[in-house]
Amino acid sequence: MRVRLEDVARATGVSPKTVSRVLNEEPSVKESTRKKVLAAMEQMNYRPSPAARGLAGSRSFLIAMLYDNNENPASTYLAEIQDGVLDACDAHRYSMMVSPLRLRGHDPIRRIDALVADHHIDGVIMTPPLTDHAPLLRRLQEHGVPCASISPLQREVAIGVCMDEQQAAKAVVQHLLELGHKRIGHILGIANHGASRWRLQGYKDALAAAGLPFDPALVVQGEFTFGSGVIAARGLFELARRPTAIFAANDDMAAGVMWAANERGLKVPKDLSVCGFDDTPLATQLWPPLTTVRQPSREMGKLATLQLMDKLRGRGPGLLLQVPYSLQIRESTAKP
Amino acid sequence: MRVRLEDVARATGVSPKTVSRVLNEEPSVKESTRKKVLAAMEQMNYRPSPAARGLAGSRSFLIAMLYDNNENPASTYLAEIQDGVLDACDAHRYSMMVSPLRLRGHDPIRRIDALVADHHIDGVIMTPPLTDHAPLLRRLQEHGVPCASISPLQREVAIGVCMDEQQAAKAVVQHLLELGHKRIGHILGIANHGASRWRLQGYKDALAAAGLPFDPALVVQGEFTFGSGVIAARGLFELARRPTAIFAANDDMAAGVMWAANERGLKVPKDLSVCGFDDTPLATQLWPPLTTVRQPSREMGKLATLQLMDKLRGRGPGLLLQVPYSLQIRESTAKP
DNA sequence: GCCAGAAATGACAGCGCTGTCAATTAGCAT
DNA sequence: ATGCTAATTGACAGCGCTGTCATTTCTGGC
Repeated sequence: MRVRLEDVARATGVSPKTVSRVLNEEPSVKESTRKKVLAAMEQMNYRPSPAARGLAGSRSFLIAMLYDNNENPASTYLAEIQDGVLDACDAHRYSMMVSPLRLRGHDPIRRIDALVADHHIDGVIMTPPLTDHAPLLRRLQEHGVPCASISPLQREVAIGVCMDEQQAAKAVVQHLLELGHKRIGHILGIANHGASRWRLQGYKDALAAAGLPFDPALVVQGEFTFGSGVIAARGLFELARRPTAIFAANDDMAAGVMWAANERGLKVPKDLSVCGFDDTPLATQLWPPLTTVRQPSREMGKLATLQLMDKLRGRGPGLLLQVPYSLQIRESTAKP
Repeated sequence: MRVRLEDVARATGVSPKTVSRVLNEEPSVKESTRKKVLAAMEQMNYRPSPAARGLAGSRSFLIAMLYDNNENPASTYLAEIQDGVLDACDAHRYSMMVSPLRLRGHDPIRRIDALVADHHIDGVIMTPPLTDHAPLLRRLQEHGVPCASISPLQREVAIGVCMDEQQAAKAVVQHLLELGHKRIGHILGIANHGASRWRLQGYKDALAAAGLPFDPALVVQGEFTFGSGVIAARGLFELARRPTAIFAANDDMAAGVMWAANERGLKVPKDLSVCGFDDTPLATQLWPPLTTVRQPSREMGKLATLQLMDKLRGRGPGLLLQVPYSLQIRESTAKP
């Protein structure tokens, strides 16, 4: 009933092992036999059994997508990444497992061990902050499991995909400066995330380039959530000299800023300009629509996965690609 | 290096087959041996190989989560469901594959066939509108793959989880009526979704209960997206006798209504009351916060999966559970 | 105390592939 | 042609488990 590798072999007149070689794209197969075998596979609609391949061989054709369940409230971001990863998996007949980790509380290392021991995963895709969790990376390396990262902090060693967030953040703030703002607040993301650092640095860069002093009072801690944006904004509103514009390190917090502005009776953008980062769907759903930086999450998930697969299939070392950003200027920013 | 079933057998002094029986919770094992074996498994940290189990046996311990990629813009909803499904999988040592289908365009049946043929999936979890796609359901049945549904239209045959959406919708509209609204608009969801029907019916029920006539002009088509909510709301605003309240069939569209209200200079809730359905994170991030119906998506994903697993493990027939709704009254609704 | 039948256990093959290593064939210089 | 290395192919075992069916060990009833 099921077409097996052996059936293809018989139909082609070669040994099962040769069919296996074709299936695995091994080099030492004569071009003519390869063609014959591929044709037979196609014609017989042969589909290799992942279970058998996993059991017999060293590869499982399975990758895992890892993310941190505690620190990732922006579910739309993850969902888009996941879509991109699935796209890439489809293209190369890999399967994907989803594995939420909890850096705090549960032991992520045990999860990894289980994933490797049980499923023999071939590789992993990670999102921040896992991308920079040293014990995790070390363990993956010990297991010999290659991984691709999305927006990793360490750009020298990782493969995957990133964006020049610092430059992008600088561009956003420059946009505010060009509008004439002099006092610009910034809401930080979670401390150990690369995104927080780069976006802060871009903010500083823009001020420096404009010859404006950096005022620590204008920079408050957030944690990438809507709620933290609300709280941070309230803090900024209490300042003696209230900022005329706020650059939040992501859209969720920017939404929080706008909410807090409403709460206080401030009009955006008349009384306050707001910008965010990521261009999540939320950005265009807010009133007024949010000026932000577009980050092509889905594409990034796909590209990172493709790099991982290049490596898994021995097609190259795997690179850290850089995707371009684009500034989305909308109605939440205006002259002070 | 790897602890195998055989190792556990040797350590316990029984045959591998008996260990296998314990592993699979088969009935005919003496209690004393079961205990011994379980203790050895625990002590040796034995982890069965899914690949070997899948290859040798008829079960794969894999379930697939199916959703429609075209018609599901509310990614937070899916993400929450997915989290719940993963929770349940964890609890019973199942693995989950994610498989986006495209009802329109790509052929979903081929996807299912591939999933069954390649991975021998034991069961599937589906979200609307897949839950009511007849060809898909038929094919799954032909393959003998049990499935659990989240909010299926056909409540008689399905297993999984649902909510009394009609009653919930009625409650929302009654809330508006109690505030004193007489002209209440409704924005429909995608036509063939159960959610659209039930929510419309609840709307009608509430009007009827209050002795108000049903005015078709106040009901406009939407498609569950933010954008469709904006367009639908613009249409309602053009009416000669503009409604004083709008009940949108989900939060995304309700957000669209509020956006359109802003666009037109209408104040919510002073000039217009708005309510939605689902209580997505968006609901509390809008200004003013949205009155809506809380749907416990994550819990629903988990419960549906648990029902599926009961069936897979022969623990019962699998039920269609009903979860309670709860009305979330916030600031987007007020007296007209 | 013996036997039928049920309960519990075991022996063994084989799921569908790939790793290892041996065997064959092709390619090339002599 | 001949011998040699390199390219290509094949034989065979076995990955870690479960299905089938045979076997052993308990039961209780007489």
